[in-house]
Amino acid sequence: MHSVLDRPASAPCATPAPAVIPLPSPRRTALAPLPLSGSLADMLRLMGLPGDAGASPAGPHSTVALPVWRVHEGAALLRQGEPAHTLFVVRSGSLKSVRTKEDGYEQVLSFVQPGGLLGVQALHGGAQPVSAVALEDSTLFGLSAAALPALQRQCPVLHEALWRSLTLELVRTAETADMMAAVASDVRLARFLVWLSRRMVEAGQSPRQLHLRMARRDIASLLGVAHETVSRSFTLLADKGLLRVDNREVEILDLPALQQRARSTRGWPGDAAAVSHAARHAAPAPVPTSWWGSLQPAA
Amino acid sequence: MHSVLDRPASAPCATPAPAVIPLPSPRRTALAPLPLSGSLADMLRLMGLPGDAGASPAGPHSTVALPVWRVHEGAALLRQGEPAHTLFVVRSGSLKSVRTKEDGYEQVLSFVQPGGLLGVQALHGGAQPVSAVALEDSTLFGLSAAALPALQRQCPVLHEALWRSLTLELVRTAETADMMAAVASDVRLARFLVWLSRRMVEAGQSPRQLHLRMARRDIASLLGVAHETVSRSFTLLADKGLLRVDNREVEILDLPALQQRARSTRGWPGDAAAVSHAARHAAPAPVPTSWWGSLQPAA
DNA sequence: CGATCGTTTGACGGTGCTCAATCACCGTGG
DNA sequence: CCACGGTGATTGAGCACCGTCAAACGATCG
Repeated sequence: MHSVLDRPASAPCATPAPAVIPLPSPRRTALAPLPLSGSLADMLRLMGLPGDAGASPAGPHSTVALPVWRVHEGAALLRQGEPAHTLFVVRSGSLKSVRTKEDGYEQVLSFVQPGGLLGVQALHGGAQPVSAVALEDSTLFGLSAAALPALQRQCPVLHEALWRSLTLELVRTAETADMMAAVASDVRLARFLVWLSRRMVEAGQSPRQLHLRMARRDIASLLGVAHETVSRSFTLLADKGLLRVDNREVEILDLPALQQRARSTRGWPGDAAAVSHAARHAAPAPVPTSWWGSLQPAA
Repeated sequence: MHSVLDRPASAPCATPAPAVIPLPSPRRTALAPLPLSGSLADMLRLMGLPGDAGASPAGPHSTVALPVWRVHEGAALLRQGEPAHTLFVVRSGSLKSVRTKEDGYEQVLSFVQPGGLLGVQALHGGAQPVSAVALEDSTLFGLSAAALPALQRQCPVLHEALWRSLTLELVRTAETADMMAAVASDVRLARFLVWLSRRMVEAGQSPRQLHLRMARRDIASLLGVAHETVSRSFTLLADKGLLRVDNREVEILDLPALQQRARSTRGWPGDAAAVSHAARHAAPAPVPTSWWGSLQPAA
């Protein structure tokens, strides 16, 4: 199985690529397909099987083997501008998805953890819109775009899982926007930490003990603030007794309070959009189950 | 034309819901299924057909009829928290996707234009993570989640198109992040306008004449600034001769200069992630293309 | 033990948020 | 017809927050 895909001539990512974007010489690409493979069933489990999938647990597909890739810390799995031909599902570790501007500024778009998708662009070809860099040594399942259609026909469960993951990814997008949208810098950080905490419980670990895999700069970029500000916000939250911070080791001491802080927004309800004047005065709803002033009562 | 769809009697946001959930009294919903239907082929064209689809242009599926929905300006197509059962493709008009916080603050996540997807959550059930409000009278194709699997099997081209749109949506996410990430407020606005301009050419219209469909507050929310700041940024760009602004009528006078302004980032390349100290000093590159320190050369 | 990089803290200045007033633009009703 | 209230857009004044610059400390690794 693995023998087939060992060293596919040149590393998929290493292909110098007729760069559309001036991406620089990758000095040493620490990316390699492992002489390992994982089962499809393992991957589906990571992706969170659709509910009805339990009905066919030991289908013939569960024994299908998939190539497993490894990236070392700091290495790029995907490079912005290079052609996309493989869809990845994170198996272990974590990566950051970054976008490089023309002037070299790097915007971190998201942190991706086990079960997360990378390289979705492969699904309909074209150049990678973003780069992906490993925050730690990580492994990923690789699904060749060319082989994908056949695989999906052959195994409907995979199709379901991919579909689900894709939409889930879209939903998570909103979370990222939430973090960047907060005004006060400590609120942004609080949201980030709450987000991380949630991901911890999803992974079956303690929601209070956080092991930050990324640098302050990365967090700063994601949140849209200066990295010094991230530091200051850390100490501020620590001073308030919500956290205990030791470099990249963070312990959440008061999760409810942290969540409370994360919830706070600058503006008034009226500041955002579409809140009608009448609603501001009349609506008593404490949990503003959305309503919108509906127009066009008559035509 | 409008005569056909005036007063569609009762609300349809309610229709599809055969008493599944107690709808929070939609006072008057200006949302209705049209007594019209569009062809599947029309929708696929809007979504940007996959390249290989041209091979089967006049397949049997091109005659399939789809229900068309209409939302009036200010009305909610989707409501955060309600069950998702329909996937929408914008046919005409435009909508905003918003997220309502517990305290009533509304975060605008994106503006959706013809060809765009709404209600993707319907693909795997659950509650709507976001609301969608029409910025103007709009029409949409509606794809029932229940019927979707069969439809896709029956018509592979639709499957392709959906897949493509989904990943495209994911890519556009990055654009939104870019806009919110810029530091200087006028840069954010410049990016937003450039983004809008690009969408105009995609729609086959002039890239310079912009008809803003959204309020300043909506823009402000999307960009993560106060709405007064949006106003100030508008006048600032106008004073510099890049724009001519008259309320929601914007004319781009100097597109290159606007793009230039949109490109500028606050910090120096060194501020973001992964740019090493050495790069700050040694790299003469005006376009300091990124690289990543690769670790773990050998395994 | 000395490099290098990441993190923290300080001081200062500027940007943008808050509060508030003004103007323009509706649709309604006197 | 023009007041009238309601809303959106623009502009101003004041001040807090945060970005910039700078330095010190800490960690990791050769």
